[in-house]
Amino acid sequence: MTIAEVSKKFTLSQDTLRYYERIGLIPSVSRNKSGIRDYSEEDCRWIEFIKCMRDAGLPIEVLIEYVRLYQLGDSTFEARKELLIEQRDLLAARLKEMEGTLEKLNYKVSSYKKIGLAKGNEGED
Amino acid sequence: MTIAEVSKKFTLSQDTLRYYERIGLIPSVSRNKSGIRDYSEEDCRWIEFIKCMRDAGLPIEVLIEYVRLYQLGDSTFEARKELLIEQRDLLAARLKEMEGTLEKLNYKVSSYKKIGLAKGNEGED
DNA sequence: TATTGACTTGGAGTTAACTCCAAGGGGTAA
DNA sequence: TTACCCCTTGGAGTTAACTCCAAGTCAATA
Repeated sequence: MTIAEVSKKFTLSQDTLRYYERIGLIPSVSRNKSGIRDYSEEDCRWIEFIKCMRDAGLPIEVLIEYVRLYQLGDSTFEARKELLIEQRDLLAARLKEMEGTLEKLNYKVSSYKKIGLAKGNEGED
Repeated sequence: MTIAEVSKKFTLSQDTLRYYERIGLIPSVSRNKSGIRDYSEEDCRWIEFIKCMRDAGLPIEVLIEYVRLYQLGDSTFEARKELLIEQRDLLAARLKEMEGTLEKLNYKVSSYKKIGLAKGNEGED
C-alpha cells in the first residue's frame, strides 16, 4: 500500500504518518527499490492500533515505549502487559470521569429546555 | 477566597487561573481595595464548571464563547442552549468511541494474561 | 528528452494550552 | 523602616503534536 492509500484509509495526513514513523510510534515501514514506502498488512494494523489509542487519549510517549518493547521481542512480554494494564486502567478512570461530565451537561441541557425563554435562569453555570 | 486557596481547591495553578481569566474562559474576578483577586462563590462555581468541561476535552475556544454569551444576558439563551447541546452530543460520541477502545485494550490485556510467558504472541498489535 | 507529479529527507514553523519571568506594589513582622 | 512574601501585570518561553517547506529523486507520460 502506498502512503497515499494509507493516509486516506486511516484519515491521517501523510505528514503525520511520516512523523509517527520518525519518532518510533510505528515500526519503520519497508521501502521498494526506489526508496518509496510500501505499507504491509502489519504496518496497517499498527497504524490502526496507534490511531485508535491516540484518539482515546493515550500519550504518544507511552505508545512509543510500547512499540519499542514490542520490537525487543519476547523478553519484554511482561513489561508490555503491565504497560497495557496501566493504560487500560487510566482509560477506564478517564471514561468514568467523562461520564460524570456528560451527565452534568445533560442536566444543564434539560434545564435550558425546561426554562425555555423564561428569565429565571440564575444559578450555577 | 484568595487565589492561593482557589488554586489548591481546584488543583489549578495560579498561573492557569490568571490565564483563564485573561482569555475570558472565566468571567473576570473582582479585586479588593489593593487590587488583589477575591474569588466569590460564583467565581468558584465557574472555575469548577470550566475545569470539569476542560477535563472532558471541551475546547477552550468553545467555552470562551459560552462565557461570552452568558455575559451578554438573556438574549443569548437559545445560542447557549444550542452550544451546550452540540457539545453534549460531541462528548457522547467521543465517549462511545473511547468505550470501544477500552474494550480493545481489555481484550489485549486478557490475551496477554492468557498467553502468559508462552511464545505464541503473534498477531495484531 | 523534457516535464510532471508523487514521493523522499531533514529541519523549520505552527497551534493550543499552558507556564514562567521581570518589574513592581501592599501589608505585616522584626 | 527595612525585609519579606504574596500578590499584580504584560509579555516571553515551553511542550506536545503535528504541519509545512526546500531540495532532491524517480517513474511515467507528452
